[in-house]
Amino acid sequence: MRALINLKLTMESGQPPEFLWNKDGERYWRELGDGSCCYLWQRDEELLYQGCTESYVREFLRLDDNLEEIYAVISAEDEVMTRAIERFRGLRITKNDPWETLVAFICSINNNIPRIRRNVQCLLSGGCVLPPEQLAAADLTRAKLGFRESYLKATAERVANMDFEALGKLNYTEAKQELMKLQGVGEKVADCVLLFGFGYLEAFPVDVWIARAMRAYYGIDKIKEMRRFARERWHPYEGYAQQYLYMLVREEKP
DNA sequence: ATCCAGGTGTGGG
DNA sequence: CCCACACATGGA
Repeated sequence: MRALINLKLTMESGQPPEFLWNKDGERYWRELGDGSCCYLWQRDEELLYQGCTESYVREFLRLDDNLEEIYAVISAEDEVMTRAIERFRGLRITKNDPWETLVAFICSINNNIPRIRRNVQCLLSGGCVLPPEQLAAADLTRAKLGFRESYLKATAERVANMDFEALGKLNYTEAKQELMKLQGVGEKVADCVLLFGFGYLEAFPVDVWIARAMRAYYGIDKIKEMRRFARERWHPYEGYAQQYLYMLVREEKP
């Protein structure tokens, strides 16, 4: 399959695949719910896959997003975003399972990427995150989640008793409000779940790196104003802008 | 030893 | 609304 994408950038950019997928040489892989294995790799502009359908790949990597159009919108009158796009051309936002995304980003709280991955890997069974009911009942000591364990337990309990997937039918603001009722879900985690789990491209997660970027590149230092600025400048693709900004600021460390 | 990591909950001005 | 602080864990 042919598409504008840089698979390595996409799979290793702090998105859920970084915590949920494995790498074997050039090939990325993970187990699916039915116990089968999905492989993804790229060679000479060609995107290759095995063990899963093309439509699965298209949805997971959001290949139907028109990157050129998105680039045009978010780089307009914006030198910083223009530079980020030149540097990270082909980086895409991924569409992951909402529950797995929620678990991963609760684990991400005040944590670093290598350890988030280790934490999440301890919560897997058959390659997938334990479903809410099982996670709520499981002994998580071995995962060494620290203070996040109680958040995860409470949230698993709550999600087990609600229609979690139905949040994806609400509009962005309503869905975010509902998510933030869960333990361990503040604005940042909610936005990550909405962006990477439910596919709301208007979500703009502000973590320490994005805050640093907004200060250094745009002279903004209040979090609330960062979100307002992002919406004004990059709507409806705040999520893409955020991912390119995140990669840029981590590389440049301004 | 001290600081930091894709923050949140809580308490106080 | 804003800010300070605690919160486990482990690597630098």
